[in-house]
Amino acid sequence: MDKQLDNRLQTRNIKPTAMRQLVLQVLSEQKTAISLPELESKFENADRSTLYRTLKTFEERKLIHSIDDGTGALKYAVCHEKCDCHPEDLHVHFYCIKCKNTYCLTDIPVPEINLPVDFDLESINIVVKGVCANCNI
Amino acid sequence: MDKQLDNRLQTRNIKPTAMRQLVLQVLSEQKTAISLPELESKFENADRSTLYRTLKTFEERKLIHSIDDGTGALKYAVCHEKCDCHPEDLHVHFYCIKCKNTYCLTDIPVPEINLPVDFDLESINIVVKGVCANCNI
DNA sequence: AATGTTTATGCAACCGGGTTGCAAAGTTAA
DNA sequence: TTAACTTTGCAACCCGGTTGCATAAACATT
Repeated sequence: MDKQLDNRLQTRNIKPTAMRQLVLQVLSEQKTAISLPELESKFENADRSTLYRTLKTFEERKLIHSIDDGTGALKYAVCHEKCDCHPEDLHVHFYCIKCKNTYCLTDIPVPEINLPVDFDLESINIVVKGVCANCNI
Repeated sequence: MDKQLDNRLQTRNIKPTAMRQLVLQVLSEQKTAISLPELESKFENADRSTLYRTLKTFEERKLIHSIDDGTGALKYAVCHEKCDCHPEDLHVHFYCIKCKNTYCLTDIPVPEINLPVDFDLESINIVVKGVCANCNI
């Protein structure tokens, strides 16, 4: 039981059940964002709806964020510690058409976008598609 | 049979069948992007797979482009006349969480994004979520 | 016009991600 | 210990997307 991960659950007001600890652990180990079906396959016998609800809870409490990379399955990745998922907190995502991985480009904040008058901004989803450095040999 | 729409099919090398003319007509009438299920409901008795394949063909030939706005259903909108769907041609999209419409903000080009070294860019999907001017009374 | 070839359409069936209702198990508070 | 609430597991479902296959339509060639 990783004390640090447990803390992250606590500070986000999520009761640290065994299941949730495991899920957070798996999520933390990923270098790229992961989908519900992928998460499912990391466990021998975990129930899909439980994992589903766990992800939803995590997302609601802003422990993780979701990325719609256009593959048909939502991807999830852990937020940075102080993230509130406000526009200033958001970053660009990159989907590699070769290895099919979705990266959080945490160093690249979403650019400012000037909406037409009377349009209110709430969030921005940016997915850049192309070939990642690993596949670009 | 609108001569202009017919021309747009021709110049994109799409044989102007009755079905395709109708679909293009409907698409052209929309002020916001439309999904396959929505398109389906605009016809009394059209086959889903035919509409599906029509959209695919249109998209392939760059007569229309698709937007993944995160609602679970791809949305489609007609491209501007000279569009090649290259990054320079792309614009920002806006999804209104109130009226659930997806707008093409054709006046707002996608901003330039500096990827990490060795990352190759192919396309960019930007969806801004918020409240649109119509809903913002 | 008759033939063969290609293309488009319609139908049915399927797939996969997401989602929900409900009952059982577990946790917490009184 | 009991009652109230939360989490989990199971089953079932929904819906958008997709495909195989047979028919129909369009096109080209003789």
